[in-house]
Amino acid sequence: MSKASSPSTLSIPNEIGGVRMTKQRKEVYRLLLEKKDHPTAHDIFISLQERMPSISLATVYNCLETLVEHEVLQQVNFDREPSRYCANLKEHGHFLDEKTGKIQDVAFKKDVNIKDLFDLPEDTIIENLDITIRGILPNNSTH
Amino acid sequence: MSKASSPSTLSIPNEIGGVRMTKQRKEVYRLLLEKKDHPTAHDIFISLQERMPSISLATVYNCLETLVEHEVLQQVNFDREPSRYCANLKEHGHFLDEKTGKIQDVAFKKDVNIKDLFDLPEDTIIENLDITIRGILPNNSTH
DNA sequence: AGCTATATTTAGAATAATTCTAAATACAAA
DNA sequence: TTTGTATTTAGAATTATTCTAAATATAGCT
Ligand SMILES: [Mn+2]
Ligand SMILES: [Mn+2]
Ligand SMILES: [Zn+2]
Ligand SMILES: [Zn+2]
Repeated sequence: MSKASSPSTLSIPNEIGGVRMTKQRKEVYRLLLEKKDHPTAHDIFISLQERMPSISLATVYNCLETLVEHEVLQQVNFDREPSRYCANLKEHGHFLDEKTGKIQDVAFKKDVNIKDLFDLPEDTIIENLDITIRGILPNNSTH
Repeated sequence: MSKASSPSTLSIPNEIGGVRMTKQRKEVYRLLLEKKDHPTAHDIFISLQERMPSISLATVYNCLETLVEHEVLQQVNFDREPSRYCANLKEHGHFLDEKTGKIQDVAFKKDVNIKDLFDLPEDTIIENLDITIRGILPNNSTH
């Protein structure tokens, strides 16, 4: 098992798929690498204001849109609640614990290939698969 | 295999979990039993105006909310698009064909118990599971 | 280094789906 | 019939997000 570099150490590239990683984009991305609790655009805006008092909410939205387009972030939606964002690019679902309101990533069990489980015609191309779960974790479960 | 009664024949109960099935609620429900293409509240509003010129959009929203609360309908969300509604109560996912824009139900393969495939603590209670897929169906596939 | 074209950020206005409000209507029970 | 409650209705309000247009930053030149 290789040791992952911590987000503060991790160097974020200066370019990504042809677009510049600006100060603002880097800060948005860095925050999402650090905070794995799936913040909303507004949450991110509030957090970043400490380090970048001049950043605007429109910029946070712009950065998130760009980073999602370039597939370094995922947008996560629970019903019609404000969108949340996630820097985990592994295939995973999202679990909302109704007791705590906290959202966490959910991996699939070993050897499960989720895309093979749907009754779809052969040669169907799956571009994107979103799985969201609402439920209640057992007590004292930090996962 | 038993013959299912057609929606126009099917009698819709006059009460459901303590609330009255009013004219408006019945029409909304009837439409969703007939049209399995997952219409939005606005789609439903436009369709129903022919049979019920006096119905309001607020009422369509109110009816949908009530019917979802009482679990005779499901609300279906693709990212941040307007919510869609579905009268299919079997456990199923939703597939959006990016070529046609059409949404269809997707069943799971035989013997797949989707809730068992997530890496969650034992005794986690799953209240609700939403699965949405975007992709492209092979040509000439009506499913 | 300055110059210039383009990309990005920003504040604030606009949009659009949904929810809310309060008055009118329908209905069930007495 | 009367009366209390549920429901519908039109229109206003809300809110997450997108759009607009002006200001700023940056990369690639000279
Ligand atoms: Mn749902
Ligand atoms: Mn998505
Ligand atoms: Zn995630
Ligand atoms: Zn469905």
